[in-house]
Amino acid sequence: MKNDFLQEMQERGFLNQCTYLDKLREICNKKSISGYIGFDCTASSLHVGSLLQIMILKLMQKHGHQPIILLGGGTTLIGDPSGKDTTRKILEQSEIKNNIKSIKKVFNKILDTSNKEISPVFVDNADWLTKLNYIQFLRDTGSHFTINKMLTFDSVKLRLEREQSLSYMEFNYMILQAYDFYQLFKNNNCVLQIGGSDQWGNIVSGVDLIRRKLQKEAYGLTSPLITLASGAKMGKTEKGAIWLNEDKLSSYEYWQFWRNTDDRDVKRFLKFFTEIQPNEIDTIFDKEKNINNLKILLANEATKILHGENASKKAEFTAKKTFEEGGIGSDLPEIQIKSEEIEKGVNILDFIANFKILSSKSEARRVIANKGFKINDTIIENEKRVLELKDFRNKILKLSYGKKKHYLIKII
RNA sequence: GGAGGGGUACCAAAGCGGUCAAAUGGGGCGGGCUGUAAACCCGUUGACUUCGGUCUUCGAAAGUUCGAAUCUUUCCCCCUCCA
Repeated sequence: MKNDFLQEMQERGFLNQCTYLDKLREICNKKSISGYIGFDCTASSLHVGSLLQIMILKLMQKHGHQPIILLGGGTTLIGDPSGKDTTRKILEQSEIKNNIKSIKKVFNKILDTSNKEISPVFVDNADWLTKLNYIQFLRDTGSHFTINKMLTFDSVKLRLEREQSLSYMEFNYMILQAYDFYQLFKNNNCVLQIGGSDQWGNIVSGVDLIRRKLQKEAYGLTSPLITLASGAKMGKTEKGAIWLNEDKLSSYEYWQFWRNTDDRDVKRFLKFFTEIQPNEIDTIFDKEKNINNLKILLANEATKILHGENASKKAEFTAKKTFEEGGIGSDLPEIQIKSEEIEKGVNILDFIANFKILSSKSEARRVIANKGFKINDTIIENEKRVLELKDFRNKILKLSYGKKKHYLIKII
């Protein structure tokens, strides 16, 4: 039963552009296909900016297709100029290797790994790209590309128009990505490449290359670039990206991210980032008039997909305790401190800086002056405030920074 | 290779010998309002401080000067035009 994968793509708003949509639909409905998405390995974790792509892979599985995850160990050595104003920093090979290892974890959490037919396949393009022979490659592959055409791609055009330099190295990126697709088509029988809308040019180049070299048809598809209602790009609030790896962002904080979604984004995000059926989402929207309940639903469902049902429940419970009852939830970030320390008396500025709640004492001073810190819901008026034993109840103290960030300070 | 323009804090952009830790805008952060939303309003936005100050920052290095983001020299990088 290969029910309509592309149909649901469309209903969820995942579909931006597609080559030969009808033909692809026909194939998808006839048999199980393999499709790939490439991910960049510049950091040790992906962030929510990549989540939409992962959800697409998950959707493929739902409809019986097999996702291939290309971790761009090779292309990360070069750096994709698409959507970038400036050349990004170039990483060392060892660093990239570590990143790949770390990033993989998230896919194994989100995607279905139990069913052999559709369980995700990981590939690393360093395996073939780093072995290429330059002259051979120019003859076999480079000859299929014209500079004339390459100059018309947005990734290149924009850089040139903005008078920002584009190195020859980066200029080659699209050729390498096209070559990746060709490799996967040939060796993994992968007929589809998916990517963000900024990848369109690179994807089409791959489709072209496959046609030229093999006289076979491959397909490309892009998802829309998600911008928030506020106009910002998804995935990075200025202070810290929303990481998917739990060691970089706890499940509770992840839940909070979704809970704080802009009203105007809630419906789209339910379709993007939860597994609730699209028509059901419409129904829920008609019924539930309290937008905050919908945000909770979004947070629960999204957190469940990444961190599991338990983590999601725990986060919801903590949020309820903390925000609705003004109490303390167990899932709040916890900071442990020795009782000897407290007996000596710990200056609040030192504490804030030492435990990295803020990056410097000056900043802590400023926030305290602006009434931004509270101990057990009482504003800290003086920066000379000292943490003492009597501040703790049952060895626990609640330190609040702003209205939303709360920490449990625990005596051990 | 030749001629010209430029590199300032998270970003954009002023400053062009002292009054400059550096105008202004955006962004960030905190507060108020509210719904853990948006909009709006207020404050804040290098570090350390015994709150008197002290230290480090305007591409890099060296120099002139009582004193430099501002002047000089060398170097690095970017852009435009010409070849």
